[in-house]
Amino acid sequence: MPVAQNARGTRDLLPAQMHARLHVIGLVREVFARYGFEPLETPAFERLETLMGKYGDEGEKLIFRILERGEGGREGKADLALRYDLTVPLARVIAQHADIAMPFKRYQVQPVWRADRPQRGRFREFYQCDADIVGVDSRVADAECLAVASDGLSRLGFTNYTIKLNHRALLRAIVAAAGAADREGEVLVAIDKLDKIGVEGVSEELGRRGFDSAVVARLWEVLAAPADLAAVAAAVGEAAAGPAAELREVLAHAAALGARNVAFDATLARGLGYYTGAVFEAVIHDGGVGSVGGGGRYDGLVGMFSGRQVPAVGVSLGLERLLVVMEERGMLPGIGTRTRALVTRFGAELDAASLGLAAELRAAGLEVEAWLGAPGKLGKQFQYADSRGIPYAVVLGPDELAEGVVAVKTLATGEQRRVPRDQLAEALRG
RNA sequence: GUGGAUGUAGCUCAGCUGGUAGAGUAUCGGUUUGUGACACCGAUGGUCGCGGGUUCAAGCCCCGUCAUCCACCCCA
Repeated sequence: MPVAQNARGTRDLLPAQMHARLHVIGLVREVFARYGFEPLETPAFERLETLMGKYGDEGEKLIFRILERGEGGREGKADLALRYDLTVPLARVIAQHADIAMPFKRYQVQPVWRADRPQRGRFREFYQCDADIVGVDSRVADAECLAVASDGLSRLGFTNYTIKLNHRALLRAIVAAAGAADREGEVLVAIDKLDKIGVEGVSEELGRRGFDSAVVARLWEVLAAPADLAAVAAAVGEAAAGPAAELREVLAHAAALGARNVAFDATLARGLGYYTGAVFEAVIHDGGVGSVGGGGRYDGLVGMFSGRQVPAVGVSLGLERLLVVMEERGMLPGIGTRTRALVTRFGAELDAASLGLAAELRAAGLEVEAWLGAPGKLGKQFQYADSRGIPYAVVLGPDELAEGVVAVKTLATGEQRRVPRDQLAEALRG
């Protein structure tokens, strides 16, 4: 017999979790829709070549590949892969459907797969909630992404979060000013850890990687005040003027749009992969799950598929990490069931009446359940309803039937009253 | 991909220096037939993650493997 165990890094989402998830997804969708983002879904898997060469070496290693069917598969050849994020599939869609009107704003809430080693808030299958604006190279679009992310986090009940903002061109200028333009990636990976391991730690790591101490010293001169855009821009010099001006404009628009907790951070890297302009990253303070969202401008990605340069910017919220923190902090509503009432069955001879009552309530739009065990034994039926978290139980016995009423019992308090049948649906709706 | 810790009923855990498994809880049934949350009785449920090895004997020791968690790496 096979072992009944789910695959590594995956989870079964039981009803109690699903109710909480659907609630959260509903809130996020609502926020996205308020900005005019339209829904989109794409297939779980893509052609392998669609995903290759988009995420950088580290990312590419984590792509789940799908073996070819038939002979090629037996030799280990892959031609398809599970999607790694929602951005590259979007770029593919834009390149493929030339008739999509610009600007195109879409949101997408779907799972992605990464062959990572699982940890707290880190899974191999997880949902991302993306909102992207394609077809306009505007600082307002960048700012809208920050605003929608901020609105989303606020809507879920978070207040202690920060959305860090930086610019890839500014990062490049910073590294160049330090005299390490030829090893940009390594420097970025190191300074990205600044808030975690401090100046000492980053200096040590750069030293270990063989960087000259003069380079490290110049880097700290430029990053003396990493949260101060003006100071960093001034220290870098002329090369920082363009991206710094862009960031100032993004910050101004974001503030006007009501985005909260947006802060410039010169050490935010995210420089690897397809980003070309502004980059963002959202973190919950003391959440213990790393970043809960990220994004940025990727003006070259669509062009990789069609040759047609199409500017784009987007942001992604990580549903699983948000849920981990929300669960821990009691921010999720405890929805055990959506069922409003259990229709009890008094006895076999009254089944037609009871089942008919259930049908009547369902037709009225109520979520009701009929008792599926043996009829009779009302106590058992009440206990079942209460343990399921169903708020009401309705009883249709000979007396009620004769009088044209239904007994409605509130399980939590035990109180019971008789309600005329034509008022029952309204009474249960409460 | 690297290193570390853990793995006993659905859940939370006990199990002495190795002697062929237990509690609480949950589930189901009962305590006689129009009313539950308490109490009492009973039942289901484990090849001790899985596979090898050592031993007369392994849940306890050894190896491998899978999974979970932690630190890296990276990221949502």
